[in-house]
Amino acid sequence: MKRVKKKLFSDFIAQKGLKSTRQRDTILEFFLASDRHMSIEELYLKVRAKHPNIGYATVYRTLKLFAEAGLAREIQFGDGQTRYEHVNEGEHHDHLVCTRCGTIVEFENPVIEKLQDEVALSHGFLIETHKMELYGLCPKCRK
Amino acid sequence: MKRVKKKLFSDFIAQKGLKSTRQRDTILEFFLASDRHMSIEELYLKVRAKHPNIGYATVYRTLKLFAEAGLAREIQFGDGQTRYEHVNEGEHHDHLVCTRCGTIVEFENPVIEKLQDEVALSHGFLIETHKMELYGLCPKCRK
DNA sequence: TTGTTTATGAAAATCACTTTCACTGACTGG
DNA sequence: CCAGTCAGTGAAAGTGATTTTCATAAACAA
Repeated sequence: MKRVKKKLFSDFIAQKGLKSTRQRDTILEFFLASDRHMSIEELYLKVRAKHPNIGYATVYRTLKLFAEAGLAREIQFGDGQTRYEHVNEGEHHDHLVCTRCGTIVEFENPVIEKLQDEVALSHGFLIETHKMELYGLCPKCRK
Repeated sequence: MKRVKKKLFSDFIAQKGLKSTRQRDTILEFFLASDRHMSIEELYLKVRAKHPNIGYATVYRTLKLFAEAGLAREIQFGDGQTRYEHVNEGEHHDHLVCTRCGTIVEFENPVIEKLQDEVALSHGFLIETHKMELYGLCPKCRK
């Protein structure tokens, strides 16, 4: 899986006429090894722990690049932090977010997706993407 | 409808021991007369056109108050602007957002809501709220 | 290896709020 | 009705999270 993503990124870099740099490789490494929902800050801190010379701006710019390359996606959970999640070929999922502890659980539901398409169509919209988040208490926090 | 909302707000004000001011009345007036999805900036500009002496901070604080009073709700469409929409008694709806022109259409779908609850339950979550936005092209922009 | 062009890091600038603070203006008790 | 009290207001300063700038460094082509 990591191999595939790395290939995807180096192809993107090449095809765009960009340069392959040590920093980008490092950041990709850390991104691939990370949780599925990292804020820029979180990834930056992880990277900096091993590579104190890599700056925040570079992490920020590189994450944007990952999104452009199609191996990451920006998400907002309304807490004022932009997060990036991993994108896997043809996969889409939504989120359950615990309002107390911040735990994020992913889920997929084809039936809902289908209904979404129907709703959109009935309003004449052609859907490109969607976002669905359910906020509440996770099992632990319910106690 | 406006009468009801105004009553709601004045009751809230009274019950909280807050004060009724000319500014709050003015801002409520403009909010009630507005589109259903206004950013603070947009409402501020509309208000300022008629009342140049009302400041941004007051609009900002008053909108928060409307949310607390239950007649407005904060929404985020990921464009970095906080918007406020009107809240009507017992109503919940989701949004279709045009990625080209920004048009926002509201919709309700009880079947999806039910499925959301089921999904949440199957993960042990107790849902408080949810957010669902479908992004794509509106009928006009499809042409 | 050099030249050209993109990338990087540190710092400054933005953006969209949020808070502060000195001054106003609502309401309350007389 | 009138002063005192305390919440409300506006302008400006402060915040937090990016986002951009700019001088320097590092790729990669020739």
